[in-house]
Amino acid sequence: MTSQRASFRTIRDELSRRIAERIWLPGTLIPGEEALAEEFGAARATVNRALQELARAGILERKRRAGTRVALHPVREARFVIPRIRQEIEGRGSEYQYRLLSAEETDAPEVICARLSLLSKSGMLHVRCLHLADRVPYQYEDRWINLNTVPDARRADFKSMGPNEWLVGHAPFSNAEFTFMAGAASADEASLLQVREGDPVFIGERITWMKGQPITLAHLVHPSSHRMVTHL
Amino acid sequence: MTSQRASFRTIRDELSRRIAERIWLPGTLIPGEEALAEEFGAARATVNRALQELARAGILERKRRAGTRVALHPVREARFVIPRIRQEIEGRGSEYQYRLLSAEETDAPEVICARLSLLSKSGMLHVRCLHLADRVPYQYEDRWINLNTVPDARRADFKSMGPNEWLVGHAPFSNAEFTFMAGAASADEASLLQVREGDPVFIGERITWMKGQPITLAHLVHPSSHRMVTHL
DNA sequence: GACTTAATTATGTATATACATATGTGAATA
DNA sequence: TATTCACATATGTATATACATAATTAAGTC
Repeated sequence: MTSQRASFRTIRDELSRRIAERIWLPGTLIPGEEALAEEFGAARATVNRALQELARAGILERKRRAGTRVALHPVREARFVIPRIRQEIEGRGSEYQYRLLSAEETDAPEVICARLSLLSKSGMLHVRCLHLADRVPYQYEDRWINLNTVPDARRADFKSMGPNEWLVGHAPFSNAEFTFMAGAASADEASLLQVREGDPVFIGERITWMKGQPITLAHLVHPSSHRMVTHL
Repeated sequence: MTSQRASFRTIRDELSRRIAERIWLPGTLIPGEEALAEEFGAARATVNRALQELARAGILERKRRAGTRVALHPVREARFVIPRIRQEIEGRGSEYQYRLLSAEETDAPEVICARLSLLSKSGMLHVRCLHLADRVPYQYEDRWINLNTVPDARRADFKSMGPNEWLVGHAPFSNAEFTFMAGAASADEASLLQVREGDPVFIGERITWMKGQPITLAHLVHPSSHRMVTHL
């Protein structure tokens, strides 16, 4: 009998503890909301909130009429912040520099169209640029922007501001896909990132949509010293 | 005046729409809970729930007395499922195979101790194994397990079951750190993963703790064809 | 027995109300 | 002017109550 003062936090943490310490094993049907409410001396709504949070975190599974049980295969998931390059670099205490390499309206190659499920290959803006931390190459960005969705990008000035920074302010997205992989530096990438051709690089690829319409595809290449870290 | 039936979902989605469509620009102070409650014909508690969800998603910032405003720098974050190798491979429709390479109780090298903030280098179990998808090498795992925290691991049989699978069932963790990076395959890794030495590899590193006590450090190496994908 | 229907039950959501808490604002004070 | 303090106010949380909804169980029907 816990005689804590009622709070969805204390309840959540206590239940969480019972699961972590295997007092309630995976698969166990735990007491109903009413029962827990009585145990903790709280209202059912308060217990409900605690349980919903744990369910959302994936450590409980709830079903009407069937009750709440400890997740058998806790689909643990971790979060990572979607990096915005300037903040990422400045957050590490480095000075951020930016260099535009090229920006031209041109037809997109087949691969890019396929990746974005585009029917027409025209009306695409191809931007290449380099992001540096304390004057050292940090990320090479190769980006395609769909001018049919974001026509304003034609008039954007990418000389002083990176395309991501511009897009954040002008074209919000509703959906995104992130891919991370390892690759070997091409000759171009190698010279820009000051590594040797064939050296391993860390690649992030990002596609964003607004209501089903593809906005942009970004190919982001880091030297292999780069680390993506996240906590749970 | 929206004449929807009250529901925290409809309210949440409508507010979300107003922000996505830039009716409320970043930084805008949006109406208070009372006002929104009246607009939607709902109770304040219902509006509160909608607002809290949006705040949690990072698109609103709320402060007592100061009100709620559209986040200026929406700290968007994406989630990725913490992969469990067997499920990951079987989920792709491939057959999973497992091969234990070595398992021995030995002193941990300096690097490992430092990474885990360990004072004593003794009482560590070093396990090396290979995970395959359809008989093709998929991931090489090099893991250190802290026997001081998980003494049962001494009696675990890693011949038929991977250490991660065993740990999931025997040693829950409260905290974890994930690192992703690119690297070049060492001679060992290359021969095990059937790539050439120096070829790029995708590396995941995972450290887990239970209440501050380090449990395990896993070094997970994939051939460069590997992709880590996540959606938002 | 197979199928349909109704009752039961645990969770899901909405609401009014009350009080807690953080934090701007402005008044009172030094 | 600067500092302190009390007050106002928007959000945060808890509660009782009511009803909705999904899913299981039991009862009824052919």
